[in-house]
Amino acid sequence: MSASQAPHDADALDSDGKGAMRMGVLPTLVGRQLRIAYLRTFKDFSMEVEGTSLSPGSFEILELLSCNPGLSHSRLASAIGLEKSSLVPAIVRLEEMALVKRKQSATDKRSNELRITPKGERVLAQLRSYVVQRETEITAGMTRAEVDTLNRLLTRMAGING
Amino acid sequence: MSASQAPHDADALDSDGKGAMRMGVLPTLVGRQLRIAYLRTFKDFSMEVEGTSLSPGSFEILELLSCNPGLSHSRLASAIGLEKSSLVPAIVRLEEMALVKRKQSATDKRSNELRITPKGERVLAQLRSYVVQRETEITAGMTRAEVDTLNRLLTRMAGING
DNA sequence: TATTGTTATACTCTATAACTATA
DNA sequence: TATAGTTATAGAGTATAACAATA
Repeated sequence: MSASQAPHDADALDSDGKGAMRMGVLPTLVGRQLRIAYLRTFKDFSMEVEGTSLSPGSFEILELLSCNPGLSHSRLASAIGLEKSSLVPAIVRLEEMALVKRKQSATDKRSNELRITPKGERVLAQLRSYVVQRETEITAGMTRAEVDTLNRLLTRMAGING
Repeated sequence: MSASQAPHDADALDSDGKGAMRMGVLPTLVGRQLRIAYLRTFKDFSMEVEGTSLSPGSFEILELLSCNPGLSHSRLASAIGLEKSSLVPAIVRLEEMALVKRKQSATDKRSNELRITPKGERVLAQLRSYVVQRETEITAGMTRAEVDTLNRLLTRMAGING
């Protein structure tokens, strides 16, 4: 049984524009469903902390620094999959908020060791609760097995571990 | 069996930065796997046609216009989930490429009827083949049943049909 | 020579607000 | 008053290229 070779949609567009929309092949395309799911899920998902809002990307940075204290700028960038230059604005902002601090490496003076601060850890705990809540929302109506399947297939699709 | 309560990753980060990266809760988060899958899948996916490149969004516009001739600017925008103003640059570009044409509605002079041109249909056919190829790539290693499951869960997650 | 972090710059995508013509 | 399309503008996110300091 295919995802949908037959149209999902019912009626043609009326000339006055009030009919249902024909979607063509679009609903059959996994890539397109992925794109829409991503855009709808992350639209308007900013987490309010300390009077400003932090993005999913900042959450990821804080989580990685919490698990990997002393991580260098370069290694953090490659872990997240960004160019090193693209990470700078986010790091600068987190340092301004006193959630992260930079310290020149003793063994390689070119390199900075990035560490999350105690305040950063407190904020991270709060962000985790937002993230868990969002997880609950976006998987509403799915069984635990379905969530695991979805996670596994997305992981494979992105080649995250391969 | 959970997606991963135990860490996916093996070793701590060495002080010299050569160890494996600890990922914390990140690999367990469906939202995060979705984000990464989307970003990796669509990064560098531009389709070369007529000497320029067209985005997945432009493919979607052409597909919808092919299925719904005479669609208005506003209805197209809401079908795609964008603000009407956000659609303008894409439409202008498609019209410059002679893939789409606009015609003032006879019944409501404020409104434009958008139609794909014969050239647009030819380009659309080419885009479809690119898209199908990309579908094959991103679902490589999945069974047909897995692809269908993934599509169904993504669709439910985005609330696309609900 | 190569690498680390940084800056300058630009591009893509999208949003808000204001405008015009029309309803 | 309200709506359709457009314009101007701005913001987020990311990339490339070039630079200084260091390896």
